[in-house]
Amino acid sequence: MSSNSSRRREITVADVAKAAQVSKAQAARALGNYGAVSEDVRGRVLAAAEELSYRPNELARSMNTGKSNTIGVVVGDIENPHFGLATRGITDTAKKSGYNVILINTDEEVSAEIEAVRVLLDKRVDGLIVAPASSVETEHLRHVHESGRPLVLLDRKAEGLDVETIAVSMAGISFESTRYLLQAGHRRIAFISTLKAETPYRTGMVLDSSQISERLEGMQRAFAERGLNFSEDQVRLNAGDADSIRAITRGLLLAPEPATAIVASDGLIALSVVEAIQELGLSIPDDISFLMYDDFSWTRLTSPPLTVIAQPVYEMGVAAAGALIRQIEGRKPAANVAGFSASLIRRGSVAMPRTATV
Amino acid sequence: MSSNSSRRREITVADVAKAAQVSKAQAARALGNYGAVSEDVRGRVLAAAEELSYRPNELARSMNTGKSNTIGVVVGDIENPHFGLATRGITDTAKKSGYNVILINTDEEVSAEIEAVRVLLDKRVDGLIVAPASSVETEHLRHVHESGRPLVLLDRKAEGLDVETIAVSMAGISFESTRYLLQAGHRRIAFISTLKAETPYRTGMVLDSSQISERLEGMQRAFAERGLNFSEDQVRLNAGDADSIRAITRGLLLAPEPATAIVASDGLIALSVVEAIQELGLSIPDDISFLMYDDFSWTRLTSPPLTVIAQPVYEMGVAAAGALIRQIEGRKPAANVAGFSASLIRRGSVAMPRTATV
DNA sequence: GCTAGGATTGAGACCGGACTCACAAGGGGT
DNA sequence: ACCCCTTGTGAGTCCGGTCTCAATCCTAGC
Repeated sequence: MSSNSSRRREITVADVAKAAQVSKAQAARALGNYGAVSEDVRGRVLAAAEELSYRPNELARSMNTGKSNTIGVVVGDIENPHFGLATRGITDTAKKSGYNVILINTDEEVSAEIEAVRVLLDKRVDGLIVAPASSVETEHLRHVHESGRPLVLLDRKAEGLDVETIAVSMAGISFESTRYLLQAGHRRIAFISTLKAETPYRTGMVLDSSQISERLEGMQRAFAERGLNFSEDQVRLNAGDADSIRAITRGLLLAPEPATAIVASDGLIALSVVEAIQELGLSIPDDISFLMYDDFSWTRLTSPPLTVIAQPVYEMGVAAAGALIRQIEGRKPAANVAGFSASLIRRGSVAMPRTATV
Repeated sequence: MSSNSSRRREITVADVAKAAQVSKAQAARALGNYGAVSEDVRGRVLAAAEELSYRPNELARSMNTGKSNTIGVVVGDIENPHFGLATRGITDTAKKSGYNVILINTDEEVSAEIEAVRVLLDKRVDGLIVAPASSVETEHLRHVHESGRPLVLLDRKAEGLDVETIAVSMAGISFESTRYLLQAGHRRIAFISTLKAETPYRTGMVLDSSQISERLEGMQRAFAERGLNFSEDQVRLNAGDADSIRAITRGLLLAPEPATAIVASDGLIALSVVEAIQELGLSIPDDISFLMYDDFSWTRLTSPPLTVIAQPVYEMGVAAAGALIRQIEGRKPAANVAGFSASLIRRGSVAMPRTATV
């Protein structure tokens, strides 16, 4: 019977209509479940559809409903567990509301991000979630927003862009954790980030990432609170790949006045930093204290377990998708999203420096 | 000038044509870069398009070219770094050839997988990459294949389905690593897997995952080689979440005759197993030897670093996408894909058991 | 028995591009 | 000067659905 299904041209409403001996319009109504259709016709159409194993062409449907039930997600790197987890939160939420997700990686390149946004817009996604590679170059995002396409930012703010943004406010937690390190007696506290920059860090420098700016601001505030000088040369940017991170770590630890504590800006950096420390034969926390952003499971397995700044990454993904879908469906922007906050989880990787000056 | 762009209805070729004072057909030719168009017309059209900031509607384009330049990827869980990395390989490769990726998570549920495949087919993706939740329930995959849509399987084979499959052959490496454990003197070697099963494992049982079947087969072969009995009760399935993994681990180690070595079937399991071992106050490898599948960076950071079975996950993602795109574009199926193979990386987590019987 | 009004139904427009076809204009060959 | 062929161009169809609109049924109300 149904052996001659598939193969070559796909089955369309017209085929089903013919088989059920009704007009295309009626078949479409029965299949699409709209308009008025008699029981008799509905039955014949559905039977014919079943028999021919008809499947609607979502492309065609999207085309004249103007809805694709697809959202675009643009992140820096899914390989990074931070984004992996956030993406999971997004896809879970999207699926619940009947949306699919097109995922694009940018490798934190603004040019790739611009291209990604363009492609997604061309595909007529219903909305976009973007973790902006830059908080400064945001023309393309402004363009999306102004064109009326729903847009939600994740993780980082975009300068002067009035767009719903799901991110942890970093200044506070950075202040708190720096204060914690200072209290333990640390003075040379290094901060390592992937952020690309042409020149070494200097206070007041405009950074591409609102996250990093806030973190550094928090650190500076903590130093200031104690009347201490924050040394800019302990801030190391451009920690792009494992090799450069290793080099940076070695530089920090083999200097005449070595850092006594290192703060890793994300899980990928942390991995390489800890590895480099081990290679140097140094011990955490006896020789060097260590603190990192993001609480991944493996941080509990090292000896000692690592002190981390935990962010509700999954929940943020959920919130981002929720906010976006709300915008898409034109509902009001959720009463109170109650900003997300990070927390310092003290495990064993921070101790007093050898040359304590408490 | 261009202030009245966007807002409401999108700009179409017709609009551009009108602005450039040419026919829709000519405008389409100029924009689509096909057919014959005079320099004069081309210039006017492109200028008008620029002015109106025209963007083609990919949906419409896909509709009558029959190509969406999109591939569907169906995996068990992106949050699992194994899939995260594979996905990265897929998206990187897809992007290079101009394809986008729609990602769907199944949580290893066959029903979700069936639904995912249906949705992607409805969206008329150009091809599918699926990491099948089950090697047995594969009707939906057979259906995809028979309908002529390009399909590539990742990680796991599908029983009796003649579809290009990118996976590591597990029997060999499992045999090798089990032999390694046996040589070290282990006899009670536990194997923990996420795989769902109604009943406890028994030899010969039909398993849902070709990967796990092969691994167990390899283990049994190694035991047989020495004339030893492989005890089925050391195989623990249903290690779905952290709690059950912890329970399983405790059960294994607190038994009257505790396991002397544990093999974790993936990185997520490994995390919880190691944690449970630490909780019990036991030490690796003095009290219990440990071996795991997948070589993640963090496995080098524990003390001791963990012995792992490394799989070229990223490369497999690249290969899967490459194979799929080759199929889509109707080129021949790549000379020799030379099966991928895993390798045992001996670090420090395997030692002789306390009660060595070498 | 006749008719108003809601339920059904079919024809065809439309979404936004790609592409076919018929035709006009310009150039080269002889 | 005439014919053939190569561009260049516009009208219109098609892809596979959704949706409008007018025509046709059917049945209750009088």
